[in-house]
Amino acid sequence: MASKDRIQRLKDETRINILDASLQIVKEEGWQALSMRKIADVIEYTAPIIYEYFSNKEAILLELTRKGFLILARDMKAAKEKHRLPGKQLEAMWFAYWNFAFAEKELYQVMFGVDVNCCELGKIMPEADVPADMVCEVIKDLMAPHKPTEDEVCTTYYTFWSVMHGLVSINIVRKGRSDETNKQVLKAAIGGIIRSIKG
Amino acid sequence: MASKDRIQRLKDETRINILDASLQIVKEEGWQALSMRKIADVIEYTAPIIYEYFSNKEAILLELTRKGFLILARDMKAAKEKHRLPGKQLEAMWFAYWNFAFAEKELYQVMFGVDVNCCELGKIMPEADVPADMVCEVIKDLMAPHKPTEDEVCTTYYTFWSVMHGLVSINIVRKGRSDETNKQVLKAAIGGIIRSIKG
DNA sequence: TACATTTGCTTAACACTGTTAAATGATTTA
DNA sequence: TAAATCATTTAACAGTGTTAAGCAAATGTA
Repeated sequence: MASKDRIQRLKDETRINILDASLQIVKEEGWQALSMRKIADVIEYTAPIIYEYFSNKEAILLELTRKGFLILARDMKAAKEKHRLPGKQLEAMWFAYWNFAFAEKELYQVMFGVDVNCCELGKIMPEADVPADMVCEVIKDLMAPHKPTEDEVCTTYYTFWSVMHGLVSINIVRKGRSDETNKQVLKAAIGGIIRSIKG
Repeated sequence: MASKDRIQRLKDETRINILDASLQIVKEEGWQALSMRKIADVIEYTAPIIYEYFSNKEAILLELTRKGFLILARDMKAAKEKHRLPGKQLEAMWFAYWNFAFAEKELYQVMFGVDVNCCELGKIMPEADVPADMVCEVIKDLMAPHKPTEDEVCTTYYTFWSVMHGLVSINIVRKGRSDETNKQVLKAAIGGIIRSIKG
């Protein structure tokens, strides 16, 4: 019967509706506000229905994660194909990555587990600024010959911290590589930035 | 009366017990397993008691965050004082940061919001590996003159990704700097790594 | 057409979560 | 001894993810 097809089509549609509704809620209220009952509200069903399409909440997040990776791959591929030289390709691909992260902020968050914490932590907790301030002072010393502006010091700190936080994150979230590789990457990254300051 | 002091001392102790219990639970079962009732269980009280010491759960996390920043600041200060040259100081401080992140993994997580997601995502979701694989291929092209090993390509990707993820994270979590600064840092970081590959 | 079965969906419930208000019982104060 | 304060618990509310039971309409079968 052809009605089987129609029913299947409807089922496929509600599956997509569930994913769309989830993303919509997250965009409006953030990840922590996403609940099964809220999703059900949006798609105009009751909560248990969702379990006919996804085995649990985690499965929904996983599907959105997949969706994110597909978009990211598409964007990076397109960026690559605009250039011939590998150096240019690489740069373009990472710019695509950067743009994706902010164009699809919510997907990036579920893909890489970035918490949306309180911003401006230092405002309510001065201790939180101490380590950064300490590093900035040393950077100022190091850059002294160049007479850096406050902003240049900040930018350098920012680059440093990004590398460090990135390395730490990937090692905590997906504890992959050996300690040897880590030390190597770490030393290379720090050395590289320091050299770029001096040079 | 001196008994006032004794009682105050006991109260102070319970406050510390709450924090210790929280950290203990997190170390054993992870952040998502931390609940008020579980904390109460460990300190051998019932849940509402905790609200005499902390206004809510968030306040406990905030106190642990503060604790983390104090330890991090102490460690980085000690590392700095072992050297005279700013370059060496900087390196030592970031190594201290690195060591802190893993010695006090749980504190680092609550400080910087690193989600403890499923590891080995690519195993259960092949799509998740596509972007990384794409980049690795270009890196291989770029490094072709050096005839890199699989591991060297991987390490380079790893460094790239760390910078990117670090930059993105700080911009999502604490959306601070201007787009201009971001583009600047981004271009410098990518350019720097590419140059270090070629050189 | 009449009965049986499957399907789609809801209601109800369980075991949790953070949090608050009320009740209890012991200790201190007058 | 009576009153008042304090420490602590029990009970409850509203929310969470998830499962089981029930109902009612659509479908298959005789």
